[in-house]
Amino acid sequence: MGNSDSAAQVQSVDRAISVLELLAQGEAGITEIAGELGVHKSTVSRLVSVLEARGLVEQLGERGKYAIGFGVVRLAGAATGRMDLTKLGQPVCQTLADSFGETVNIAVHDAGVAINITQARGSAAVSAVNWIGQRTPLHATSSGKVLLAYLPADERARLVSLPLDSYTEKTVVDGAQLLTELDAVASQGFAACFEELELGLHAVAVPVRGHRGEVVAAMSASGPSYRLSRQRVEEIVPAMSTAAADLSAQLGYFAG
Amino acid sequence: MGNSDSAAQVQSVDRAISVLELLAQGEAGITEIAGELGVHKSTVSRLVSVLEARGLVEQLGERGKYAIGFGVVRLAGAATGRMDLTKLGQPVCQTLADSFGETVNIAVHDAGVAINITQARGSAAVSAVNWIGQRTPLHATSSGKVLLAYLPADERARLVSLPLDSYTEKTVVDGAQLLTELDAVASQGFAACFEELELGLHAVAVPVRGHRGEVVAAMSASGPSYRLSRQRVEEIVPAMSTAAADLSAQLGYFAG
DNA sequence: GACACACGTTCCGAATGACGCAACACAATG
DNA sequence: CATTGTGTTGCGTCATTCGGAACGTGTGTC
Repeated sequence: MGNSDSAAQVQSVDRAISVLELLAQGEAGITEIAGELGVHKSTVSRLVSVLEARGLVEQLGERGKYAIGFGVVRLAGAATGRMDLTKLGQPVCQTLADSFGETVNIAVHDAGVAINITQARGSAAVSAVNWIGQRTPLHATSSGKVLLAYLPADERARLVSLPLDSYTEKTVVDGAQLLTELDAVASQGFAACFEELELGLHAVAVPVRGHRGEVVAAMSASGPSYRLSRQRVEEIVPAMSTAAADLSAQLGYFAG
Repeated sequence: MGNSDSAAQVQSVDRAISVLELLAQGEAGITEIAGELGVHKSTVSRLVSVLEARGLVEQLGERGKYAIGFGVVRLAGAATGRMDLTKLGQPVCQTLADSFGETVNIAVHDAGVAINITQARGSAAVSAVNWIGQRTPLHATSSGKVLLAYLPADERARLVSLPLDSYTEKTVVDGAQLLTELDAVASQGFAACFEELELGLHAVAVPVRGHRGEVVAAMSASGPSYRLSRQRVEEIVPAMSTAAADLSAQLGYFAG
């Protein structure tokens, strides 16, 4: 889908987008837009009316001159936020993956699950699974625990009070126990996960902060239990915390 | 227009915008969007198809999951570019206007004319005219001359070669004479205009630079000839140049 | 393997929503 | 005042959009 050169499937939406693109090049009036697009000015008037009602188009000082509105900037925030994190995070993850030999991911919180948005594989990675875009349970992954730990208390309590699925016999599904663990995560600055999601899988994660200091993502390293032992986890945490702090700084976070 | 609570004038466009707003909160699949909007999934599929074909929506790693695309960021650039200059420039203009007692504007170049995007009035301002959004001729205004002076030579020559309108008997309409004056503007760093647009109106402008050092706007002070004499113009240029340099720095320009 | 389920895509006919036309309202100019 | 230019609104028509259903694909279970 999205590869069609043929007529747009919804012509009026296609036209509205053409209006936006025209206005992105500079403000214009209804008659001018109509001339550029080759449609009637009453059609343009209606299209612009909807776009303006929803904030995607606005009039500047001169009446009858329309320009791109702030509503577009708000929509764009979703893409730029993702791009910054993905684009800046990828080399950081790769450096760590090359250093540890394990897989390093960045995950964000969305609607009660963790979503992996970046992945870098180390040379020793035995798993071919691509985690990008995959949703994983917050309570049973190291990334998820980091994301949970730094949520506002009421939101955290709400998510933890939902029924928690068990993936292995080591999965923590007791809410009170999990909350206690999350308090420890918040104070020690990392979360570890030993075979809670999958037998033989160990992982550790640290927080990544946005420019306002809020935790926007978790960066995790994962590998098989025989390689990523509990002791090794403790050993790699400082390097991960440093890398995450670097990434946070790149995202605009100044701890000073 | 744009104040209607009633049914949207173009329902399909309104629906497409609702899709974008939903995706701005986080990625989603077709069935999920359909459920949220209360429309059939084939309708959503078609809307998303158009949005994707035009780059406003894209699929991340997981097939069937849609998110806001980079095309929205491109559209937003038109609004953010305008906002930075306007938002940061407004207090700078107001400070100058309070200091001089005259009206201070910022204008940008668009399609052969100067457009005022910011205005601050001083206490002595006698004119109630709101210049925001107004288009003024490049060759007959101080702002316009600054904008012309710093254009690439071929673009400047092209604009100057067009027929130049005369607004008063002092308006310079001879291309060669204007080019000579523009060379002087570029070397002295400001442009003055004495009754070329309107009898009794004097103005002086200085350049504002964007982060790459290019001149992106002109900041001007204007007032009646009896108050803004030629001598006073020379006196206020240093303060204006300093303020414009401040604004340029805020826009990311480092002269070093 | 078969089957069930879930998802996104595509075809189809019905109808309604979007279209262009024309009139209207408003502003600017001479 | 008349003229010109712009954006808005009402109207009838029909082309576009809609929802239903079938289809293709992927996943999970037995």
